[in-house]
Amino acid sequence: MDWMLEIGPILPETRSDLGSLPRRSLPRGLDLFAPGDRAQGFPVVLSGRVEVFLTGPSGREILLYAVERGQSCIQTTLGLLGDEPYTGTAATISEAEVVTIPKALFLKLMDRDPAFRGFVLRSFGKRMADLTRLLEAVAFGRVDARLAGALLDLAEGGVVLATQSEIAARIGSAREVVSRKLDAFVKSGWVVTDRGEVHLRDLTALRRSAGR
Amino acid sequence: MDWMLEIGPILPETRSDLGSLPRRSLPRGLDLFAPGDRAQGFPVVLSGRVEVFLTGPSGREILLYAVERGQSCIQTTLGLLGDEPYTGTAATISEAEVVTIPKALFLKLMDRDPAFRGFVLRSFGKRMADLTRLLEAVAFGRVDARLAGALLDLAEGGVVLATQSEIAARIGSAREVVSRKLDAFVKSGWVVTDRGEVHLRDLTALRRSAGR
DNA sequence: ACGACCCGCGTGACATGGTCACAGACAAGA
DNA sequence: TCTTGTCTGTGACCATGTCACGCGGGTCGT
Repeated sequence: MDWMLEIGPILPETRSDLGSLPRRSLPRGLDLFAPGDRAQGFPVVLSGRVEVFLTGPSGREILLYAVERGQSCIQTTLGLLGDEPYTGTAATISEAEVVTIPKALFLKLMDRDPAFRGFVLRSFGKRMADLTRLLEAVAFGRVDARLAGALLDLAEGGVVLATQSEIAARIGSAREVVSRKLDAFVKSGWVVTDRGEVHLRDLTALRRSAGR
Repeated sequence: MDWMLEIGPILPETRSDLGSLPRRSLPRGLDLFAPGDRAQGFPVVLSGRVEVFLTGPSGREILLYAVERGQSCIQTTLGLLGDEPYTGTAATISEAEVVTIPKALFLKLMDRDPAFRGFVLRSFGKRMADLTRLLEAVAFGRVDARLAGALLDLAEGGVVLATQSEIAARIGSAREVVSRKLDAFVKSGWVVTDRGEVHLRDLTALRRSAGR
């Protein structure tokens, strides 16, 4: 269970530096960062899942991306390097363990360890690609597709445990719209709904609607 | 006229490596990259302006960001580090000079020169922040605000020289919508329009509409 | 058990924005 | 002048977001 393997073939010094950092255990549902916060370091998720949301003036939200084992919440790091303020909200959606690499150590590792550098750059690249894909879906795609995709992503054993509000936040839409689209999915026989849950009945149709 | 100053206090070796690279002069209106292209190197714009657009399936476009003197088209670089394919279209909108740092040299400089690393990371950070802002505007904002912002950005001496189609592409909307919104702006006395040009008459109102 | 309350959900009415179809106005050439 | 292509305006329709409201099922205190 060595999370550092996710980084790559790091130097022994890097390994020992990282090994001495404290691991923080976080409960589910904790807000890690709020808009305007200043990053104190470079956070890496060891276990569990952290989701980063963008919130609009009207209160509507949209999921930017999720951070899982061995990944870093890159956005937080923008504040370490430039002076971009933090614009999203990060929250644990399961119990999670996190290590925060302090700014000084982060910069030292960036100087010293090519594998660590590669890890950071790959993280940046992955997030940039995620954001671009999301932008494309929001700017040019239909709600149907995003909804179907979210259902597929959220399903565990063919069942999604989430309220319509939660689903709406995830896809950047409004609860009422989710209600109507879900109703259409039900009428098509693709899903069955109940209070707080959606049972998927036609994965093929959902995948087609999601465009994958 | 030393573009390397924009990078920061780079090492003498870096300076000489970069100085020996050929500068390419590009005419206005050239497509530098198309979706699916593989990046051959890390491009830096020395003069002029390069704009990166995202194109949707329906043909609608949206401006992701612009690259100007001393900045890098970071997105192209994702392909250098990970294996993300290129998703946007980059085009020169003025005459431009560009230097492309070959992959091997790029990696060498990343290893060797802290100032160069800082430059690359800041570029990433800036683009991430740009993309996040854009996503917020598209997901939660109104077309009015994006249109007003685009007019302010495009204006030179109080006049915007662009067709409605071009403006629409810039803000990720449709030409017809731009036509109607511009009409509303005219009726409000904020602008005066003519074929291919928009004359700004009330900057205060436009700034307020743009939210800045 | 009863009632007050919150929460998740459904729904109608309306405003905004994207799509389609089409027509008129203007500019550059043959 | 005539032709052709580009830019623009507009009506109709659909998709989506917003607002307002009601319904029903839980929970909690009395």
